[in-house]
Amino acid sequence: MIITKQGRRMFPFLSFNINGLNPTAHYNVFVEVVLADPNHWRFQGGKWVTCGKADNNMQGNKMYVHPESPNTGSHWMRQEISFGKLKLTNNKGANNNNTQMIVLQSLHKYQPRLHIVEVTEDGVEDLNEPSKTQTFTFSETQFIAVTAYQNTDITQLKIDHNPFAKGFRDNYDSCHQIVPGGRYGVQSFFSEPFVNT
Amino acid sequence: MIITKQGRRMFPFLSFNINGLNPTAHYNVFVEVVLADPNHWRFQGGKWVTCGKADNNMQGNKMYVHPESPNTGSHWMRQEISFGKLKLTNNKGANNNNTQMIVLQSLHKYQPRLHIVEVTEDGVEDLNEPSKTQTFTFSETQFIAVTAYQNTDITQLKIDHNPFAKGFRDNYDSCHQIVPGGRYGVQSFFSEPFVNT
DNA sequence: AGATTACCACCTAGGTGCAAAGGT
DNA sequence: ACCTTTGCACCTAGGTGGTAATCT
Repeated sequence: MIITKQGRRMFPFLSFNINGLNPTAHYNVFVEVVLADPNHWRFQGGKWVTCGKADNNMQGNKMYVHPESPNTGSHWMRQEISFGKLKLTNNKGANNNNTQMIVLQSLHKYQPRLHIVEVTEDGVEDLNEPSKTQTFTFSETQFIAVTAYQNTDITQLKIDHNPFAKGFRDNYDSCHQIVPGGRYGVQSFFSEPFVNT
Repeated sequence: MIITKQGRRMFPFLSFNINGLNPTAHYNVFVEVVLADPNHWRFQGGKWVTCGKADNNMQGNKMYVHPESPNTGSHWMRQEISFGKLKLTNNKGANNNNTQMIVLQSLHKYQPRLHIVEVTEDGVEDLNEPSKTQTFTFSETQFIAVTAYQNTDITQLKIDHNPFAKGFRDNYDSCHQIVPGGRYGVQSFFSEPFVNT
């Protein structure tokens, strides 16, 4: 995924189907992005190879709360939950301007995680009930953050499927696929086909 | 103001400065649009004249809750509260599609009102405390709803100040003014100069 | 006849990858 | 050398009033 100073949307974006919640209970739903491994990566000879250790003490926001939070279980289960406006940045000074962006470091591999937290009716987490938090991880959504594309296959994937990149297409192929996964009553989708990194 | 089937934004849009709230209490802030008088209006001989009685039993949503609701007093007082995305429609069947539009009837005169309702922490109104609702009315924000412009002065005002109508301008004049009013610690603004109807 | 609708050219607003320029 | 930033042409998405067709 591309990261920029001003923030860049993830594409394909994360999308989830949720069920098994209490329809009348309230939940916050958010995505967190954590380091997927302890390595620094580089693209060499047409492949991603590890290259030293990751900077693990990077500071910066790693959470993106779904804009419909807080909401009822019924709401979250009604239809697929998409994170199409989630933005990634390498600007540690971001998030001063009210916009909630996830701060990452280039050439590191990341793992998005979905968190579903039951909250009280006022949208506040009950700290006495840690069991009310559920976290879901789908390894097929891992990616390496970059400031410029390295792997031309990834570039072509974006051009082929991101509507905002239509200007770079040779032949437009309207085929859409989804990459399903899931357990615990949650299904994960990328909005478009995606091969990690 | 123009009303359409799909919904049309108000322009100039309503904007308010609020103070005197409890910074830590929670409030819903919303605009309601009510009939300003009991008349049906028509534009004749370059002037608006009354023409029969208003349809007072019109059904349809008249509320637009500010998208940042519910929120704290501190939040509402921090900066001007704008209703730039509020949409007006004549389609009674609207609001089935999740979008919250205000349903009006053409050739009737309307009065927007600002409501500030203190709510419990979970965003629910306390029905045992009716005194926790405050309503503010500013007569300078009255307007007549139309499906096509009648008064060319109004048309020119929109063209001159609405950025989306720039294509119809002869000379662009970047002058901006505000129409202040207010009492009870609330100030009302139109985003642009505006003369009723 | 007068009011409403549908369609249009023309804008604002902002999301793309690219290529050149700038950093380290 | 390699990574990052900037400016750009090209898109999507959607808000304007004008105009002609349509409705009542």
